[in-house]
Amino acid sequence: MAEKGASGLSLREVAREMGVVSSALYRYFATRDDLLTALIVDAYNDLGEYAERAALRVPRSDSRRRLHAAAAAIRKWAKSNPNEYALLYGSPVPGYEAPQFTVEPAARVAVVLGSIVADAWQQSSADPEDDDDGSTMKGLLETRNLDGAMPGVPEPVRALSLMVWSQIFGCISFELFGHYKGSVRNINRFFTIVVDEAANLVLPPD
Amino acid sequence: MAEKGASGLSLREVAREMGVVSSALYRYFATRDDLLTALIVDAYNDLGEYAERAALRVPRSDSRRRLHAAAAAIRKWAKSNPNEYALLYGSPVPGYEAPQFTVEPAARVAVVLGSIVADAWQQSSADPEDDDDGSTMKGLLETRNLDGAMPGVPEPVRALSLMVWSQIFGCISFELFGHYKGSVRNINRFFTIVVDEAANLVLPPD
DNA sequence: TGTACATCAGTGAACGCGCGTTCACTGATGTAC
DNA sequence: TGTACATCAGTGAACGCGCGTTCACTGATGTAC
Repeated sequence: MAEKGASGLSLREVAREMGVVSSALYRYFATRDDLLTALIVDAYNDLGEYAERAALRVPRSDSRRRLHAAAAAIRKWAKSNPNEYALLYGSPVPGYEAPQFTVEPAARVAVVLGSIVADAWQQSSADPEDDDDGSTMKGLLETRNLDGAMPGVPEPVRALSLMVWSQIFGCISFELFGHYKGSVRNINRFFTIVVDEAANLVLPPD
Repeated sequence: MAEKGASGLSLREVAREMGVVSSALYRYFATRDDLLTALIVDAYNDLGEYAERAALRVPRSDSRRRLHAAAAAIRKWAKSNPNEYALLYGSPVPGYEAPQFTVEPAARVAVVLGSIVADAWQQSSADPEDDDDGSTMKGLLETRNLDGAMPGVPEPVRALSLMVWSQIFGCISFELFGHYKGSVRNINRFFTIVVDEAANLVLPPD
């Protein structure tokens, strides 16, 4: 049962892409929303795994290059799976609310970025609590989440990681959804600079 | 003819919200896409004006507070008009391609941010060309656009303005589309910090 | 001041379409004896 | 080795619904004489 390749967010279109009649899907999914959930979980995992692999290809010591590799991989995935990307990061589907168990696969790609940042701070002698605004970052986050993924990483750094995460995805969304059209000429370099500034924000000074 | 308040991106729903039968809209719009275009232009102008007003309420000399005011206004508008926001900044509507003349209203809100940044540099004695990576920002942008809106502002600053623009909207989109759920606890403060970091990036040092 | 006519905003029925969902079915594959 | 039956993936027709769009129409408002 290959869910791959489908993406029209209409049950009938998914069936069509799988070369199957629409009612056949009801053997596997009770309802359209269940199908949607499966597609979403699948896409999150696909993206997450893709980013993980990209990060692993760069030595752990070079955090900045790792961050660039992961970000570039996310962007590449987004551009080759624009429908999936829009499903995950575009407008929410009107009637649909994602069930709780989609949270973990959704976090996967954020965890990749977070781990890179966490690694960097662990290797560094700098103390993130000393940061300019380290003190203002208390109580900013939910305590439970990301805690398992970034153990022992102080809250300011985790908060900054979330900012980097949304910066990268904000940039990719704007590119994919056409908002840079007419203003940015060299998007590749633009994106690289965005990631680099993000890295400046979030990596420890050396 | 009040277009206000409508937003279901279905012609029939727009008609319904206006208390009118669906075919009545064909007296004003030849096609559904024309209606969509009108709604989009309207929403862009509404948001743009709202941000402009917010910026004007803060003295021009205090660029950082101005940036915060504009960003907060954008976020507030987004939260009180979530459907309009998704229409403008969410997934593109499948069959629809926005006509050329939507570009100007679309740019309006970016111009607000850009002008604040431009003002700041004009008042400062610092030279943006001296910046760390000022040299790497050549040829990054389209030359025509934003030029009228930010006259005499060097390219590195204009490029940074675009990054701030997409950072702010990236953060708002993540909030509205539910991606911070379970990780960010105090979104108001989180957003403020994001804007402040963006300001650090884009405003001249004093 | 009153009648005749044009304008024009909005109505309501109808169309063909794609959607999600149901249901009785077909036909291939696997298991029991 | 061969027949009988259960399992189960997928079919195809049908449903009610909301959509975009059309078309002939109604009825109020404004203008001409």
